[in-house]
Amino acid sequence: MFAIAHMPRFLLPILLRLTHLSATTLTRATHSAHLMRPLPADPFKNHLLASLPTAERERWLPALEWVQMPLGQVLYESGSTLRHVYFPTTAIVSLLYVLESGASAEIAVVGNEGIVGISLFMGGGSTPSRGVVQSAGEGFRLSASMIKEEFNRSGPVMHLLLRYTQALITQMAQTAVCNRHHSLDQQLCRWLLLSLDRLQGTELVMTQELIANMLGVRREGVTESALNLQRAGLIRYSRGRINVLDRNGLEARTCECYAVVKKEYDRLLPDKQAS
Amino acid sequence: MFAIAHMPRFLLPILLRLTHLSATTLTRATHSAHLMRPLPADPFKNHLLASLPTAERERWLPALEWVQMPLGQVLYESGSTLRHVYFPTTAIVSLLYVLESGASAEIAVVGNEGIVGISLFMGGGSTPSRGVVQSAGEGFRLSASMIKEEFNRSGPVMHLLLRYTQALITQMAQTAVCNRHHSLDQQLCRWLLLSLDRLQGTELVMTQELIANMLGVRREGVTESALNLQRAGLIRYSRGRINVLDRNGLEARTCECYAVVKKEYDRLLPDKQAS
DNA sequence: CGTAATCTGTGCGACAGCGAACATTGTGAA
DNA sequence: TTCACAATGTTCGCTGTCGCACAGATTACG
Repeated sequence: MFAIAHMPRFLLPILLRLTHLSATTLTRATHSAHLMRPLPADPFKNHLLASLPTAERERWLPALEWVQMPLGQVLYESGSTLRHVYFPTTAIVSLLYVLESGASAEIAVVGNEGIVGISLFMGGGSTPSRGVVQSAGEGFRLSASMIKEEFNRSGPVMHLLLRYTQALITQMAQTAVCNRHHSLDQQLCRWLLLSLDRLQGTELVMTQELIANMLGVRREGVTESALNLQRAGLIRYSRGRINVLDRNGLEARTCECYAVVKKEYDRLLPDKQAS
Repeated sequence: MFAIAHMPRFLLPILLRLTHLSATTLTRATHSAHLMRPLPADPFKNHLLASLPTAERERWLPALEWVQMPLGQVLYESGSTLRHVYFPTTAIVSLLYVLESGASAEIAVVGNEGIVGISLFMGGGSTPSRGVVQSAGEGFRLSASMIKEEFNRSGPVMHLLLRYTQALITQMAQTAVCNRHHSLDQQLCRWLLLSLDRLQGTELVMTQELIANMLGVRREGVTESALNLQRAGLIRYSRGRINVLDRNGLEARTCECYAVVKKEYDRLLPDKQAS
């Protein structure tokens, strides 16, 4: 195994792509990539699936395929045609843009509130971005043909997916502004909060190196900011495990971007939508 | 009139909002804000309108309202409910995010290739962004109720609009990454090229101050970068008029972001779509 | 035609984040 | 138990952008 830690920083994202995070700590959590079984988990932990009207529920359930989503798994590659859409239940997926130089930046994050692969029903079939599992977990997937078919019924499913897409757009736009104007400290808080919202519990399994890749900054910068947060008593971490001790503190320290995005999600995708 | 030039920078966007750019040079081009007449211009200069199948064309033409779009006009405000969608023909519209601090950043630009107000058919009816006319010109607008109705026919119009939205998403995402990783010089090139693509001719009417607001940087920074470009013989400018002398030179100097976005627009919205 | 305002250029000091090199500390696997 | 390596901590010089102050240059308008 080569020494990832000592490679020039710009090469790392390429590595991640080729090896699908084959570093030892990652494969540990991985074993077989897509282990499929008939619904051993609850699809309704995904908010979109939970919001489906009864009729679509009946139709969808047999078609939904349960999948494990190990850390580092690439759900789709820049420019590639998608074969499925994914509904995470316990996993979190990052939508990453990777530049020619190898530098990258996260443009949005999708968890149990959403769906990965909107380009399938939006029409393109692909995007210049990459979808990577940022936090291991589970989810369900649906074939490309079926999601298109369901979308084109032009019923409640379509409007639900469009509202979700609108919320995703907000997140992307806010990320753009945040990248421009806010400090790394603030952005780290925002990122932690976004992740926290999509998880159960208060522990994130995530090294600073990976966070740096998501945010598109140096690992050392994340170390610095994380130290600040730890000194302030907001988080505690060690070797890839981050415990959030004071969520309110994080919210106080982050920029407005977090609240704006959250509010927009709540507005567009109210909790009690299911019949 | 107060001295805009000497106000703290962060106040400027607020000013722009309140006064709709009432500075003297702007009102010059303005007179009555929406001067409407029955189609004195060609709606098919807008690519989306030009792509409409014959049937929708017939339905839409009587409903399309010709409007002048003066520099600085605010088409929609953050959070406000839209009453129309706009199809620019010769105008260019910036989608801006404005932060609480007053700082702002452009997240996308819409010209004769697109439509302003996607949240109307996407479902929200509003977004946290603001739509401002960045380059004066003309366009057409359609009432909120009509665009929703047409969208909900679930025919070619819907798919056209969705593909456009997908392209817009790409632009926003690329902007986010560009904000993170590329130099102001490169971003200025990108911005000039994006504007150029949406105009006829090679002259932009745009002060460095306004460009700075769009890019979310200091005016002095734009001065510096513009000087570089001028010294390199790529542009020539004076007092709000920028002449592009060497378009290829700009393309050589900009980051990949421009090409990625353009390619995606071409892919999703091919020129010859109309029947 | 002269004056006021706009637009552009320039020169500071300050600072956040970068790139690189290296030290330190846990931790899993042999 | 040991040891290799992953994860984190620390330093240093560098660059790009910021914030501010102010000086020309050019144009609009009375």
